[in-house]
Amino acid sequence: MANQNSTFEKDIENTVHQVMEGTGKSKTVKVKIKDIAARAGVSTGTVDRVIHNRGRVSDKTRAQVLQAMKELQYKPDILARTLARKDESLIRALIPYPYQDSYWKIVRNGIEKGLAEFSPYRVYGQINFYDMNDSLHFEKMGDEILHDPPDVVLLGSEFHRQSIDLLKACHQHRIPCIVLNAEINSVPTLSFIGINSYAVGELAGRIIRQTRGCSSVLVVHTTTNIENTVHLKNKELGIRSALNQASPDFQVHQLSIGNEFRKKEAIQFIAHEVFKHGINTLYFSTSRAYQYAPMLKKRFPHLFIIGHDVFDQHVKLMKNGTIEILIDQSGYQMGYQGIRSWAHYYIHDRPIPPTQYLPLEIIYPENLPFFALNHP
Amino acid sequence: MANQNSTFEKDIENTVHQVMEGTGKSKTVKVKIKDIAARAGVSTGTVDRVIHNRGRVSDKTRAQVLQAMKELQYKPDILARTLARKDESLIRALIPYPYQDSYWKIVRNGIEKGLAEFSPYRVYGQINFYDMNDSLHFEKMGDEILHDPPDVVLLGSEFHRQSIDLLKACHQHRIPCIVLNAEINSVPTLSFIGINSYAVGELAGRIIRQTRGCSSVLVVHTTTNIENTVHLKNKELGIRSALNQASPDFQVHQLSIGNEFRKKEAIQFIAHEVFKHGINTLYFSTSRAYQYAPMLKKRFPHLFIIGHDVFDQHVKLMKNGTIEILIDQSGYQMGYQGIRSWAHYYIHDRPIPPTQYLPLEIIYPENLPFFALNHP
DNA sequence: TAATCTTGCGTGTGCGCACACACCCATTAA
DNA sequence: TTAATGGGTGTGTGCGCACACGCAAGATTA
Repeated sequence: MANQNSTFEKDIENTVHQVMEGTGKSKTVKVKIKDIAARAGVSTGTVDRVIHNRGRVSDKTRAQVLQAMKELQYKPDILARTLARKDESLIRALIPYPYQDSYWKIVRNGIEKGLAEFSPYRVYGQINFYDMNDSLHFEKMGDEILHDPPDVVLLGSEFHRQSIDLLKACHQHRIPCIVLNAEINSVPTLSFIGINSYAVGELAGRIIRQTRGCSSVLVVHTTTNIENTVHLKNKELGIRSALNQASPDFQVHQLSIGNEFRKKEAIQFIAHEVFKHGINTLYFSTSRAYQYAPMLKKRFPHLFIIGHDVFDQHVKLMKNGTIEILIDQSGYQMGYQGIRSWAHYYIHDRPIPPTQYLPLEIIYPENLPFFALNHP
Repeated sequence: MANQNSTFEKDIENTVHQVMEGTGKSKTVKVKIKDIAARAGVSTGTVDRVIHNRGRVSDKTRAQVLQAMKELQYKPDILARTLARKDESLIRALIPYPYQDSYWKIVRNGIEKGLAEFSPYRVYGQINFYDMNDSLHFEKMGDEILHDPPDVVLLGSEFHRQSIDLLKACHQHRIPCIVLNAEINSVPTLSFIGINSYAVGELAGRIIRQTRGCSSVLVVHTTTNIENTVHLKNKELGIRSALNQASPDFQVHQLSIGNEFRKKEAIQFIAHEVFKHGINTLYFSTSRAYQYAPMLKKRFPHLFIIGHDVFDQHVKLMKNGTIEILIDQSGYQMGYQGIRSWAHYYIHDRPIPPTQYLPLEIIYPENLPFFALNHP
């Protein structure tokens, strides 16, 4: 019956112990402010002052109240607290236009979901969009936020340099910022939420290594200025590290497709590279595989294509065999978690971790249907 | 700037529309019961009667109230509602002893997390455990639950036949049941939450196909009675379907290791099969790869080992290269979602979907660290 | 016709907390 | 001495809702 591996013996004991404890119902008696007041020999108003650090309380009284709270293990009733409180918290999010990139559409859904979930808790939000092909527009929207500052900014970062500028400005104005998508370490921020882009590259590399034997890989970035899109560059570094170091059998090439090209031109560029280097594996570092994969696969049926993120177009292309593997970057989770982090801070005083890496999900046709169910 | 694929034109318009709408804050004016009462020309007590279908209200008055609610788009304040309500909801979970299987330890964590999250909402729970190697003990614990029935039962199913019996009894006693882990269709239940076991098999098959070229696979079940553990049998069927149909290059063998064997004996059995059939790929259908993988890998270094679920032991074995791939079955999510489903039904009257398939996560060393962060 | 019961509805209280206000007492300044 | 300060504390109200109670009619029975 019991696990025979003696290494886990201690583990077993612990668990059994918890089992016995856990047999009781997980419900506990409510300790109210009144109880604390009585115990400390003061009024509820004084307890309130201690809890919220407002008004003046003598050191002696404060100590008594604190002691009573500790002894009775006081846990505030969040529902009652929220019902009674009069202030509120405003979040302003700044992300690219959802229609410019399906990825950001998903992120936005996550944000909306979070806002809906926490609005009963007096956490409200407003989502602003910027043109991800126009850094000036980003700067303009940033200024707008600075002129009507919220309690926290949720920044969906794409332009590296400009994002840093905005974060600096926020820092000066004492507006806390949560950064989504692309990690920025040169400016102090409240939190970063997103994937580890270098690790994504490594993961893609691992998959290619395991599934393709030797191969020649083309990394396609769909961005005008790859040097100002650091998270994409990192993915490339990751994939290079995973493949080059593994064996000389693997070759990695790179191509950036700026916005100045039309779709047809872009495909021509890619096709040219494929032909020139004998590419047999295509990795799109952004979520835009769906724009190029169909035509390329038709022209080069042997291509093994890896894309990012699960949404309608990619689901279709995976089902019909155009795309072999998708690596989802948890965009929905990213948006949701951004709101949630702040909300929990506001509601429960829960500290926000400075870095919140999200999972990297590998999607094949077989686990696709179960995955997609997760972000409606 | 805009997506040039005309197929998505409509999509774009919609999104832009939402963008403009979304510019406003996501906060709305609160409609209270008082407002409805005033509008319908009745008292708040009557509105209450209509909302909760209690007491008596004349058809005419009821219609007026309903109309007012509709016109004002009344949304109850969940916080105030929960604060004021006097009843509560009790969940009883019945799952295997956590120390018998790390998987169930994770599931239990998810349950505990759910209970902690929803206890402010007057949803309470009690977790009971059964011996997963002793179906009589399961029956005994089932009886205990029937003698002190909760509002809902959360059943972590392992013994197929005995689970059906318990569900039938619950059905007769009008106790709703949420089934975790192994899908059971022959008895009406409130909901099933878990993975699609056949799909897991197919997924494992796909991965083997793509990563191994031709190979000889051994499916190892760690259960005494494989015929009474239908979800494991289904995994095997899935993997057979994926591999046999694909090409004659793949061979699938099977081995069940009952509890009557000691660990050393069991490893002897597996080793014998490996030797006999020239096995080069090992797939463990349960979460017990960690018990056998280390010794087997030492003896047969060429073995490609696939296991299930992420927890301490497996993390270690993946990091040191003993296990190549893990497929996580979202056990934490399963437990959490079980509590959450019922809680949301109790709190928001949200209907519970009859089938809730969970995602299948493919874990390599590269995405392992980001995954593990998700269930503390 | 009075005594009950039924139907339909209004009123009041409290859930646990935040927050505004009023108050008292000891200093200090005028 | 009085007035003005300010530190320290208690009281009251309301957040939005559920639920118990109570009250007035009409319907039914004795």
